[in-house]
Amino acid sequence: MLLACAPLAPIRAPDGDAMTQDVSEYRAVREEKREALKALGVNPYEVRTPERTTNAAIRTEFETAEAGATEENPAVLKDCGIAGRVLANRKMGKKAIFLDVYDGTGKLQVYMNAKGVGEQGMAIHENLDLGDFVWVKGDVQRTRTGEVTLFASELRFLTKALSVPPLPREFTDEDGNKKSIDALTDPELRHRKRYLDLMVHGEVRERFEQRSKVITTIRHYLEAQGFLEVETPMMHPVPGGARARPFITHHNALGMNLYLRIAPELYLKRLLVGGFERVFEVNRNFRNEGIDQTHNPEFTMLELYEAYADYERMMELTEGMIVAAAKALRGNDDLKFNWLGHEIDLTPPFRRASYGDLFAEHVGFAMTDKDKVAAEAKRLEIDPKQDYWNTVNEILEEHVESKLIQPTFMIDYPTAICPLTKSKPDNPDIAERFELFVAGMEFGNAFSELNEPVEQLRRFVEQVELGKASQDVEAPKEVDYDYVEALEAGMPPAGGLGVGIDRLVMLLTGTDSIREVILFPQMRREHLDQQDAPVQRARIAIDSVLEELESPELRKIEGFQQLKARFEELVGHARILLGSPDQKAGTPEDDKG
RNA sequence: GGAUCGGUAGCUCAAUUGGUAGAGUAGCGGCCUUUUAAGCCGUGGGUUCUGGGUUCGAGUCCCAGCCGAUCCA
Repeated sequence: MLLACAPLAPIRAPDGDAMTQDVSEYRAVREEKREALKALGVNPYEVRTPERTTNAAIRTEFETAEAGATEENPAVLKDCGIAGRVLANRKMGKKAIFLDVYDGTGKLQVYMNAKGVGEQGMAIHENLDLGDFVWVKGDVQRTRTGEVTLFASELRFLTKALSVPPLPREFTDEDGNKKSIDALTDPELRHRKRYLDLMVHGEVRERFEQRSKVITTIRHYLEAQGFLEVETPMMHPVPGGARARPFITHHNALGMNLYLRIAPELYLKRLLVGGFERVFEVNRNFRNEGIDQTHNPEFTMLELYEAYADYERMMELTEGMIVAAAKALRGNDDLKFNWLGHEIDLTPPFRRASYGDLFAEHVGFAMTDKDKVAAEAKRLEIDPKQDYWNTVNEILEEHVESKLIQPTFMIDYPTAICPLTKSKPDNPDIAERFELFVAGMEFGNAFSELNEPVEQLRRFVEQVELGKASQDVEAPKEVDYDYVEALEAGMPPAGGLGVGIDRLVMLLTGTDSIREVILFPQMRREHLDQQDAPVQRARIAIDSVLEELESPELRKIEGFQQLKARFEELVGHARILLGSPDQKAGTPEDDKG
């Protein structure tokens, strides 16, 4: 169960029936203050903010003014206006008040007394809580204790916060030591209520600023080389370009299922056919897989394609981009990063080692040794229906990937597991593909792109057949004929590259969980009625199947009407068992406006 | 998917073999005219994640469920 971090009652659903809890004392106090502000003629949710300067600008300007100041004539900045969130409120006696006001650029202390802000200002302060937003005007000087401070001549209220910000608490332990306790440590709360996490943890804000910097740097790096940024569909009629389970959705007007993309690859390559020679896209892919420290169902991927290039060029580009991002983030040329207990050295060139050599080195026999591969497959309980090269690949994933700590390009894959890759000119069994591994994790994937339509079609069909035989859930179910048709129009020789941005940000920021570099990582929804959760899930499952039955494609299948009738009968029974024979399945949460 | 750990006041955490649920901090009230954790006095605050069970008695033990965290395949 999720405990409300901020001390307010759960937000009431519009229909209001689900929640019966009392509004907490904390919230009630703040609501009273909100009403008191209105009585003073103050709008607790002001529309306009008067003219303001950022706290950082004030600090810089003041320090400049100080450079020319003397003891007799100390520096003063006249009539500065600032706006921000109040995160500290120290009352010294009845009349002297210190506020810490934070804006996006940091903190500025404000000193306030009745002489400065008048009775109205003091009355506003009476109704001020931590977390509220204010606008303050006054002269900036240093206090006796040396802190740059705005001495308020006017206080205006901007926004009331009804919940308490989870600020760190200070206390003194038994030994008299002063300690600070972080009031927001629970990862679940930090991720679900990221706004609070950002509000009170400067280092979290900084990490997401760094993430933005990494992406911006890569974008500029590619643009400088003539790459064009494009956007291709996120909803695909046929999922392709990677080996993964897709999310399925349904388009009502088209009457067809669509798949959230697992990779943009096949669309980006259509652009090469169209004549763009260097394209890239940085955006989300969706894969219907488990969630753990390095996997989120939606993740950000950079994919780029360059005409007349090959995988050698892709390796250089990969190194160049990663180094550029690292330097931009660090602000210097130090390319050593501590991550997951390893010291990673990003100095190029990265190691290049062939798939076959790495297999032999770490597994202990050649990947072509069929007897030993079979024995190892049996030991690892790999699906015996899996074909030979997929089996080899599973063995490699088991033994090799985790050993590749320093950046390593694993190159020259068996052609059989690379349906989109061109073979080496002198060896049809080896494909010009590489994957980049760092700290045992896949960071990138690239090839010399296959552009022969007939061969592409043959491999697509083969993949679908192999998938059917092994019942591999990740195998493609359908051939993308539209893509093959695009290749028939002629695609120039090209190199293509994909880089996982989330993991790159993890490496560069020294973060050990992907959830810490994604603002809103995917989490299980909270259930209002825990006991009812399995029933709710069953209802949702039933409804989603019923919706699929409405698909016109299904209706064309012979015998479908009988199947549907039988299913609806079963649904009727199920609904009675679930205790909701008439109403449409759904959860209380679904009823929110 | 499996294993382990966790969920107690707004927050961070205690609570002996099963025996009146506490502390700090935050909140509220009072005193104090330049602080850097301000200080002092007083005071309210609990469905111990949920539902069952065992027991004279359950935060604690048992069963089931919910939500996480970590590790493993």
